Amino acid sequence: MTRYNFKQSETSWQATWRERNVFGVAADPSRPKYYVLEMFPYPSGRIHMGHVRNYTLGDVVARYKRACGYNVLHPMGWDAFGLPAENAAIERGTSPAEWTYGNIATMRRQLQSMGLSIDWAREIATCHPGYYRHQQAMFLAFLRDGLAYRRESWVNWDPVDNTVLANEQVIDGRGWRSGALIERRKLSQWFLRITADAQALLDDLAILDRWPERVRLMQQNWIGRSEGARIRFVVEGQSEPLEVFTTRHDTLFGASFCAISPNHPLATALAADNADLAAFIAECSRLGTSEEAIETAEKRGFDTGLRARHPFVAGQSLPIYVANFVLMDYGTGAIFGCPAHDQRDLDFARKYDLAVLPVILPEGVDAADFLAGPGIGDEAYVGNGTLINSAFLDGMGVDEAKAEVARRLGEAGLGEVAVTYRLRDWGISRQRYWGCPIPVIHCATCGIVPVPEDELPVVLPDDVRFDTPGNPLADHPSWKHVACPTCGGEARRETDTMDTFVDSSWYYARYCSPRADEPVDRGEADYWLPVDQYIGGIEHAILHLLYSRFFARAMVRAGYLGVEEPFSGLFTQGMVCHETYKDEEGKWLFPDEVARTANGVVHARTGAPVSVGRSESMSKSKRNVVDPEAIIATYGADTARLFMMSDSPPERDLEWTDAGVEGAWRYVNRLWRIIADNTLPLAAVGADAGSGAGETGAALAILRETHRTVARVTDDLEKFGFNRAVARLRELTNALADFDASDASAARARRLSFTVLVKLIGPVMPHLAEALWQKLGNDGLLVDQPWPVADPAYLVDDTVRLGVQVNGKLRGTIEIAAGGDEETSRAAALALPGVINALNGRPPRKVVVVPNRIVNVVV
RNA sequence: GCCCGCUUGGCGAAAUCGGCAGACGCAACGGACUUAAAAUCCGUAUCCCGACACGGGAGUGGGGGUUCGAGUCCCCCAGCGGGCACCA
Repeated sequence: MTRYNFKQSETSWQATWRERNVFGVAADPSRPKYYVLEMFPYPSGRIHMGHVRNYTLGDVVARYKRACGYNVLHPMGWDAFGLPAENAAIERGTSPAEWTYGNIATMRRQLQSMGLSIDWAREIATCHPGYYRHQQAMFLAFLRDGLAYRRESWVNWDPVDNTVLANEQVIDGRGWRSGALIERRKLSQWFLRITADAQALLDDLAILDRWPERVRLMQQNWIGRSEGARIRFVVEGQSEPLEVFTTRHDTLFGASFCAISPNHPLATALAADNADLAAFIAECSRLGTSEEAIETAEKRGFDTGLRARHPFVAGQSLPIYVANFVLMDYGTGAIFGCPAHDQRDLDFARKYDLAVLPVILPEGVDAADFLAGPGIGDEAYVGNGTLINSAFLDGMGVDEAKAEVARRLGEAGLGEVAVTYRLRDWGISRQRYWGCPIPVIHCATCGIVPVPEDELPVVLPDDVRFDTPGNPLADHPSWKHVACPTCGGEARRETDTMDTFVDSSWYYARYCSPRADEPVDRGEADYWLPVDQYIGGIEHAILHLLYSRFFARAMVRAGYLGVEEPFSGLFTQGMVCHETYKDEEGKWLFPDEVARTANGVVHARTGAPVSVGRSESMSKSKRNVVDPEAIIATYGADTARLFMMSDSPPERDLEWTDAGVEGAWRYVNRLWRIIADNTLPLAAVGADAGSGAGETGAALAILRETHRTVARVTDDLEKFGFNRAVARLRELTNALADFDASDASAARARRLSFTVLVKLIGPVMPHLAEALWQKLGNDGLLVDQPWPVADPAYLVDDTVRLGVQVNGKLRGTIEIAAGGDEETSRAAALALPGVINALNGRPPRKVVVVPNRIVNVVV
């Protein structure tokens, strides 16, 4: 008995694939293409189990499609810009570039040890000038097209670290690192006009039929189209009208107040000489912005004393409040409130004692009863109905009333129908060093001047310091000083760099022609794009995927690409989880610090008791991590890959267990023993060709099992049912282990079944498959073999076994000839002892016979 | 609070179109092999009643419904997980 030497095997097959450049691909219009892409990793240091799962999934798809005859593009690269590199520089004094490229080298080696079918010649790193120079060129194209622009916007400013913070870096109003109170500050920033494509991005979700429904829904909600009306209220004593957006203009006669955002220009203006209002606004800006916090938070307002004239009721005016629940970024930053028909408005009205006038009569309620009743209590009526208390709208339905209001507002020049989106323009400015420099120059006389194309890339300087707070680029002594390309005068480079989501918004296109002198080679991109199967985590459901969809559109406009939807298929995988452990002091423990003994779970070294927590997504902070490199060193890549594909459906979370890995390891060795150590008769290579026919008994049974397995595994792989496919493979393996017939037809059947099984495991366990392919005496590489095809002749059985029910309850089974008539089934079913027993002398009222499925006797 | 998802043996799960619930694996138990252990192989395994066998009953989070037949479809409820934008 020989033991499978995975170390030697995996190293040598990887070397063979590399030497023969098996996975190097080129565009070939004569062949169908298939582009498999997993979300590229951030080079954080070492790969984690989430990567192993993600890249195994993609590799199985890539290898399977390759075997099916597709010209498969399967590239890899690095999302290499970002804050962690700067944090490492601050904490350890290493330069971001050094740290990043070091991490890339480690992670590339680790990924290569997994045996992935990647064309490494196409590797890219977004921090390389060869990549970001093209990003700069595209930025300039977008600037010309009016898609990139500059405006002021509010940011969280940390006055100690001298830097802008993300929302998640602001904890209880203080900076995460400095602990300083955060200020809201207005900064001039660069934006990409994604809102121009809001409708297209929404509409085209419909054609992404190979995306998870859930992701499409999330994007739809994020874009958030709402149809309504803009209404301009005349403000008494002011020249400027107050413009309001509403979706319920039908309830205009029920309006009892207007409210504006604390950030509304009118609020800012009024606060200038109203200290109380200024204090209220300051308080609002300290309030959390999460929906959950707000929902439970008290609705508060500040009466400005200003009054807005009702557009249709002469002499009536509405108080204008500054309110903590009105957002500046949505609509016009101002609303009118109709308390009877909006819960939030009702809460507000009750608090400030404002009128609550119902203007919608609920469906099916008598008008007289309703008006005589208690009116609106603590619950607003938000449903459909008939307009009341609304002058010329009375008697109309909601939609009709909306149309009428819009028409009359239009006539009076006080408003019109409007559509707004929740989606906001994409702010790409970052006051950071380790990112793609924005290629513009600020000149006192010429304004914003693009860096001339022939001067690209604007390269990041190497000699920056991280020992002082603030943006190292802005603090660099010489980098930003430059002559204006237009007038030659003294000018200053833009020191903002781009959001790293920009880097990842077009990398899929760059892979098509990774060394081209332009961002993308159109010929290559037109052949390879779109990505046929994109695979990654659900955490990127909105931002990354939406930005990429927008970016592709922008690139199409600028002539770089021909496809607007970059990913025709998307799969979102679940997380890798592990139990959590804590010692007696409540400190997290690594799994390998924990031992299971007769006394329960204890600390491996000290023997002290350990409390076991629930399984959670692997994270460094909770220490419930298992290092892929250690697993691959102990069990090999094929075992790790098999475990990733077994048991759990890929879209669900996967529970990492040592026992599960051991199980996968046992299967790898069992396969090796059954095939490589086989001593039973085995026909010569090639002797299994052609449809045999005439087999009987065990040989026929095993051939049927084999062909059925081919059909089912193929179907499972097409549908991402990898756990099912693995179960099918194990079933065939079990059948082959029991198959001990030794005549000539058994020898042929064995040859065919072994060959097929080895081909079927290829995508999941590529090294073992190559080793077994060779062991079976075949020439060439398994990776070059076509995917097996099931012979339909073996997929049909002579007989079928039917369940027989009495009143829906199983009482026995019958075996009848396939395609037999109903009468035979009925007679056989009624003759079953179990059925006779259950009938207990009663005559059957009805017998339902579903051919090849079931017989149900009804009494 | 709103939106989305999930809930099947001790555990991960399968059941693809409404048709024999629990395939496949993990853990467990019994046996073979071994001086012994590991590895391997064979077997048992949803629960309850039944000494065994034969058999019977219950069973897919809970309650109701549609159907000859429901894990699957419909309604209500509960629990768990995730997301969140005060969206006018």
